[in-house]
Amino acid sequence: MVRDKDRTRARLFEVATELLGEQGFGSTTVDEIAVRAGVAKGTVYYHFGSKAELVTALIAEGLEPLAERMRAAVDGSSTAREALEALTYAELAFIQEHCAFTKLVVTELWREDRAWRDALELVRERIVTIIRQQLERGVEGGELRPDIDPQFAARALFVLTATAALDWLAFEPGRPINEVVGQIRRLTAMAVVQTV
Amino acid sequence: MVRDKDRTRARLFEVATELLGEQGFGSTTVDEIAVRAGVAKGTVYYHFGSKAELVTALIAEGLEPLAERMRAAVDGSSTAREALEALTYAELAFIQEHCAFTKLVVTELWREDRAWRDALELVRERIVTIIRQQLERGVEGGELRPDIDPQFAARALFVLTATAALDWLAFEPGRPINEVVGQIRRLTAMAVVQTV
Amino acid sequence: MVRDKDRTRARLFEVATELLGEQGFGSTTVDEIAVRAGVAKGTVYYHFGSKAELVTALIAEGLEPLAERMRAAVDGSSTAREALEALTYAELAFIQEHCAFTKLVVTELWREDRAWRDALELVRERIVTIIRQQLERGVEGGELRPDIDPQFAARALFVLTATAALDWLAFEPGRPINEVVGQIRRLTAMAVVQTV
Amino acid sequence: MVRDKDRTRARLFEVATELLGEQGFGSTTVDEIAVRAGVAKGTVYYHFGSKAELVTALIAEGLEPLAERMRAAVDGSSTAREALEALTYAELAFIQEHCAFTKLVVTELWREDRAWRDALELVRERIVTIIRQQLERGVEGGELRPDIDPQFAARALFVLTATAALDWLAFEPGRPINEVVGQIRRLTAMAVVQTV
DNA sequence: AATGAATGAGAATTCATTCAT
DNA sequence: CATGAATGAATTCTCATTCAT
Repeated sequence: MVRDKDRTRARLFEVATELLGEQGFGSTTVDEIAVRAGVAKGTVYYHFGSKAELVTALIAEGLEPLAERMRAAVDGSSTAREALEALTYAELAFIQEHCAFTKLVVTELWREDRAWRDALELVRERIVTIIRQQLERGVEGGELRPDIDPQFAARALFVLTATAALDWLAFEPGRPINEVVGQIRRLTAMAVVQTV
Repeated sequence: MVRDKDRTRARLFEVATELLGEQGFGSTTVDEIAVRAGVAKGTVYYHFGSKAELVTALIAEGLEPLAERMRAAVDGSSTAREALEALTYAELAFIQEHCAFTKLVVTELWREDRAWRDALELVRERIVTIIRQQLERGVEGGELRPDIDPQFAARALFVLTATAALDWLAFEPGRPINEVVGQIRRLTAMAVVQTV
Repeated sequence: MVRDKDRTRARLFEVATELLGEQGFGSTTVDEIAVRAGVAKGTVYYHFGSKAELVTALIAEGLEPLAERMRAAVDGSSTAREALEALTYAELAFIQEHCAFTKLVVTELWREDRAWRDALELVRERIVTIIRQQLERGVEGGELRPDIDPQFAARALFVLTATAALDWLAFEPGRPINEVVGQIRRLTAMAVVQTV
Repeated sequence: MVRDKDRTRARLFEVATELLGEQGFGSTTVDEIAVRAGVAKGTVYYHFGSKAELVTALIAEGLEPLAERMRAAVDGSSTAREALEALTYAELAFIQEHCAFTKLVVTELWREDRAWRDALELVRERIVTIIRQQLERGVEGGELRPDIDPQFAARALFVLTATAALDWLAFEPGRPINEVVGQIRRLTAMAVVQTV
């Protein structure tokens, strides 16, 4: 039945995300994925064609939920600054829940030869656009200084948050998420004091 | 001659950095490194013992120059904010010159299962400390707001700059370095306008 | 309906002949056959039981029409030499229409380790017998020199014609069939000139 | 040492020819080849890169000795007809000694998609040229009838002899080679009687 | 009568590493 | 110092076949 097929695929996704996130692409074998998913090795190939395609699908589909959360975060905010803080929160929360997956993504983000480079770039741009729109809104509304480059800043904020989140989870996993959000807010407004 | 040995070693370093940065650890073969360096495969083993040791040495020795430059940047600055800007500049300049190497480092930064984990962590902390000291100085001297966490911010600034640099080199390599420094300064002082 | 079943079977035959002829047994997958025939893979097994049985059936049934045409060619001829020429024509015409199938057959003709070995040998002998009978008639009637070995010559003529046909279709497909028949006739009478 | 490498390569060639000839491409594993050659599987890849390349090399280099023998046969003959008979003899003798190899070649001769198709076509044309030149000499010298197409006839003679040889070795291996040469000569002069 | 998801044994291929020279 | 032929364990990938629907 179609439902069975979908379920198997979903299970493989779940398991592959775990393993690839923990160990990276090179150290994870298709065998491991199959065993942990409780299916035969051939089944992985039946569903994804190759290990590389599995990862491509993983990245493309695994990042989509983050994009959705971020869209939702924007919808629930009135000002640009509020939206940006909500975006930071959404990203941090997502990464907290999918830490291993994020490691995988960050690890592959600047790779040049991978087949899944393009898939990643695509979703990434979708997410960066969401951030950029808020930055533009903030600049237009006078909430943010006009001399920032929204595209550059959006990319930087996205990765800043992601990598800060990874450091957070690696070094101080006990720290409450809101404190981290606060730190990032302050970091991006670091010079406030001296401008008063 | 000793010189020959050193030269071979240096050549292997150079080539390995390129390849590992472009393709990652798992996708780069010792064969490739040897071929591109113009030596026999055995020579790689003669010099480094194993692929993992090669990478370990690479990271440890390759990151040290960055630490040195950053120390120099601090020495040449009077205020903390000047020092932080000089540090950003130093990091960007280094990455511009060693783009592939940076990709390798960023890629390995959150991987726990690697032989060179400790070596990487060591140099990283050395560099982060340099940044943190300036942040602390800034806070103490009233140049920076007191509610930032210097350790967290130092780590975040280091990686923010690194990843922003990679995006810069990937998407807008023609952009002058000073503009990028400026963008990062503004990004970390984004809220200035509304505080006036 | 029976008609449906037959039609599916016939379609599988057609498609399998094409693919097996082009790529050989080892390089043709049951998947490919099913896809090109527009049926599910299970259907191939429903109809033929296994890949090997499919090929066995293919060879046995696919070669039978050639045997029939050759019998008909003999029936329409008065002299042995006329019959031999008609046989050549019949074989060439058949191959022209079933080029891929012929490649498959020729390819398997000297392989000993195949499941369909016997089936192939059987039809082959049937065809060779038809040719041999005409050679014997020719020898007995004084039309042909008495020192040829009819069995050897019959086998050789059969394969000679088949392989010449494949070369013809591969290198000079535009050449009219009658010219090829003529060339083969002359080839098997090459010494004529000097005996005059 | 280079000699060692060459020896290993030669041994692999020998063994691969045997196995591929007996079992065909699809049924012969690289493992088998390695085991029978007494080397590790990796060694096969070290020398040939892939199974397909091994076969390509095999065909290209394995057929060369036949070409050489045929050139020698021509050199030792005065008339065209004598040369043609010597060529038949040379081909038969070669095949008798390399029966399995010939099966491999014939089996692959009309395959379309193989990488080694070209390699085979190349050597084949070299051999066919040797035959064609004698046919042309025979036609020009009036030894042979002028209305044969030398290229067509050369190709046909080459394959006729090869396939006749395979039938000979399969069905009547005890028959002396000279008798087979005679049969082929008579087959290609079959019409002699009636022209008298 | 047909389907197609799942299987798993088997093959091809890769590559870090060794070692004799 | 350097080499590069050889290794073989580990991995990816293939595909004929099965079976529940």
